[in-house]
Amino acid sequence: MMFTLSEENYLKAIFHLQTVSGKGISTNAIAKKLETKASSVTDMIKKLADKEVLTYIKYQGVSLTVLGRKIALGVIRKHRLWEVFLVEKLNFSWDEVHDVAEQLEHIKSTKLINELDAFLEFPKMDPHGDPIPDKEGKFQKIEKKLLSTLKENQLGVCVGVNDSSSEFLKYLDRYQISLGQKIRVVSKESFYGSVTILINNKEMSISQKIANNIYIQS
Amino acid sequence: MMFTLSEENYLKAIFHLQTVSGKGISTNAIAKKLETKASSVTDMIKKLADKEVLTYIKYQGVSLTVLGRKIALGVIRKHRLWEVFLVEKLNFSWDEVHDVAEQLEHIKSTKLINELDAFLEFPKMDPHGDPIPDKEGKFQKIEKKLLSTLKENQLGVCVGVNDSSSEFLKYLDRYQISLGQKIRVVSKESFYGSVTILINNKEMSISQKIANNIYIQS
DNA sequence: ATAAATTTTTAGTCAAGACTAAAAATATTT
DNA sequence: AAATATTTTTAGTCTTGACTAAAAATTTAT
Repeated sequence: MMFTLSEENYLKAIFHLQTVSGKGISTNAIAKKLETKASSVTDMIKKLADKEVLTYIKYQGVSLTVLGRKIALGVIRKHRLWEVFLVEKLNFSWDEVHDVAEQLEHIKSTKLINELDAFLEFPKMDPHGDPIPDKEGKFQKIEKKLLSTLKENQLGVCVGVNDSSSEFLKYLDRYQISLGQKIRVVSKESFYGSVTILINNKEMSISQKIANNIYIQS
Repeated sequence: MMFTLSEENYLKAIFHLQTVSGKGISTNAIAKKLETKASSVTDMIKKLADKEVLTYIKYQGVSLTVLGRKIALGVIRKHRLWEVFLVEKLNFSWDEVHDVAEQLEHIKSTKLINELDAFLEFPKMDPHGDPIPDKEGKFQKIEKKLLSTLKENQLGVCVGVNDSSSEFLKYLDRYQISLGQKIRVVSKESFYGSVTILINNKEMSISQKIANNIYIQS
């Protein structure tokens, strides 16, 4: 069974929505995520239901079948492996990878993706700190927390960012915050929420907004 | 100006036909190359003429404009760079690369392809011995000849193959013929056309058919 | 519990890119 | 030069994936 680019994008979108909400995914939610219209979504989910990658009851939204989930994870695996490749081998920065990875994730070749995986030495997470599913679609749920949730004197390693806009990444550069960087929380200002952190033995203060956009692993 | 996957494939096909025949390219020739119907070709070349990537006079075939040629060369550049990547970094063999490169050549990102070029250390030719155009579309016409055209006692280096079927490559493996392999012609059998060659100080005889499928550079 | 608002589906269109069948133009024979 | 064959184009259709507008179902509010 072969899936078109559009079909793969629907499956991926539904998978992402499903991991957040648990329940049946509404037509509107899918339309919003894919920046399309609800009527287009209805058309497509009928088609996907015929292909048995999701179950669909009129007016009650959809949920992926085991097969659908497998396909979605395959696309996500490809997306994240390509992101690693772009950042580690081709000098892309975090914010530049997304559009290109959206294209590369649809290339069809089992050998290609498994060899790429090996070439990258089987990375466990992508440059945003998200886990990369293996061949079988299994992946470890990495418990990544926001920097803002760390308590005083706790230590963590930067594993990703939430906002990956170009401005934000430049900001991080100035503060010497990058993937793998060790960060210790020195103190937290309760009212304004700003956080004083220690990086490379230098103390600095970052706003709560910034701290809410940095993922940390303990 | 943006080009679809189909449009790019037409431009590439016309470019290839043009380098062989010189003249205006016929509708039928394009149809044959792209394994489609002449009527479909007529539709598409009208569209491409509107986009000013080719000139078209009814019943007299087409020829690429400067812009059209540039776009075709861009696609070919991507195709061949990806082929190098697949063979050199991901353990693909010569015959496995084509289908995947056909997909990868349509990925849109200037940064991607230029970084890939740098990552591969600006290769001048692909695994089949075809030249890779640079950013500006310039490439050296490598004069590659068929092994069968070498005269007795002449020496050459294998730079590619014509037939890249899996069986043929296995055959070459057995004979220790690979890219970069030095080959000296010892003698030629005039009637049957078979060639006796010297590889790694070992003499062997190959049929004319085989010699017609191996490209050599002097 | 009924009215109002929202969500979802249906029905009908549209563009891209391919197709078939038939018409028109060009080439080749005789 | 006419007849035949081939090539190319036109006209009309199909599929995919999207769209608008309107109808139907479901939720929310009064």
